[in-house]
Amino acid sequence: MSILAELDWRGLVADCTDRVELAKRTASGPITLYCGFDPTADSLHVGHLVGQVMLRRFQLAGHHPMPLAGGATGQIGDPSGKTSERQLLTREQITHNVGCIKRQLARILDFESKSNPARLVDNAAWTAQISFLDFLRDVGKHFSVNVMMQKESVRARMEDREAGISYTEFSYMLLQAYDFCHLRKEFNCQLQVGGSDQWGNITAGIDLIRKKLGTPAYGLTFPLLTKADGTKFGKTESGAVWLDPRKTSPYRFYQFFIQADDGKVIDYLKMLTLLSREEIDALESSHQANPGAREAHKDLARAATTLVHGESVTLEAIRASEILFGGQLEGVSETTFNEIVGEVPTKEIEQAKLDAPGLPLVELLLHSGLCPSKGQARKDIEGGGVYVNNIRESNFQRAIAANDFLFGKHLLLRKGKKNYVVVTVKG
RNA sequence: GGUAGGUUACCCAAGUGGCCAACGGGGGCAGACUGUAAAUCUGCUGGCUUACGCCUUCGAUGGUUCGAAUCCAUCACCUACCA
Repeated sequence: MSILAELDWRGLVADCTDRVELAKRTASGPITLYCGFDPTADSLHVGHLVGQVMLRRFQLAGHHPMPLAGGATGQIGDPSGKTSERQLLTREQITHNVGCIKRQLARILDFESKSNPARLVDNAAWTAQISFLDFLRDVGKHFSVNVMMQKESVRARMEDREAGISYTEFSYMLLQAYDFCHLRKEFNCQLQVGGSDQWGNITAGIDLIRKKLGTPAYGLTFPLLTKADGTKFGKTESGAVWLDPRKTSPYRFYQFFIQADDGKVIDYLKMLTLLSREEIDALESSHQANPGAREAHKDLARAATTLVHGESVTLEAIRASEILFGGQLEGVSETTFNEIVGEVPTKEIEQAKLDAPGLPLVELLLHSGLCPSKGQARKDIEGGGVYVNNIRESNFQRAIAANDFLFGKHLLLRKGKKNYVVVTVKG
């Protein structure tokens, strides 16, 4: 199966320039392609995973992938898909963020390959020192404002009189177009891939390449991941699902996929994992035959977590999940229990607080972060949503004392069906 | 610059002197049913309080009043029409 045919099957082609030519080009030999990631935060999140894995797919097919960190573009802010002007990040933040995401971009792909190693680039390298006048003369001259205003990202903001768009963000597409042009010239990079919101920026680059270099270049976009209700993928109430284990623990990351909607599991498997068509087809059948077994969910979560966090960490997350959701908590051994400590969110508490009357459960819920306020904690308890060591506790005046702790040091707090926190006694 | 209208809790949106912590919808959280899914039904959704209440909130600041989200003044921002 050709790379393009595979992408089609996976539902990863939202739009594509000159499909026929691109098919010929990819079939005739290795092509160099890039995908950009702007340092808008100190970590990438699951939404960025599609692009990263996309590069990996091309690499596995023998092509040359280049992940790009947007050290320059990140200073401007991409208006694509944004309904309002964004706050500029400080230079310190950008520098910090670029450092963080570069480490993440250095995963998943193979940088050691003899034949087609991945190469990490940063657009600050070629953009930072160019002067404003040079940029206007060399790049800006090739763009018609009339055309720029037709682009969805700009038009949407121009039509929204309340939001508007600054000159800074308006200029974003020129920078990205310049990147593509530069990479085309320096690395013979002929293809840019990105989310469907990047279409306008990508075609701007292709136009610039044609005008300045007189050579062809291609663009390919993939659909943005969505949830079943059409809202953004990877955003939970408590925030994004990050790739950085310090921001989203591997256990939570794994759980995020386990809890995916039935109707989306197969889509996610296709778009986010490197599982083969045969494997995914088999999972689709077993999922349809017996959705309650959630085989597809488990393989999805396992594959995605392994991709990001590695095999051994993933196995720990799976083990912790089995303990918490496998009904194995009755008479659990200390060794087994220790497997979930640190996997699920874990909070420490001082021994002294457990003296005498004990610590009100309400305060412990607040301390653990399970409840946002004491009043809410009380309501949750009264509503039957709180469990101490997996036993429902409906008395909101309940105090927690030292003898509530398993093995003398751990307490398992639970709110609702799937929110666990381990409280551990300190010293 | 002129005139008119607007600014309410996470979002939308009622409320135009006391019955307002503020209708309704969405979202979120919890319960029931399930499969750690979806749909559905129920409850909760400013903070503190072992509930009698107390405190903070309706763009900002002052004022009128026994009493203001509601009236007045000034300021800020937004929208529309006019210049």
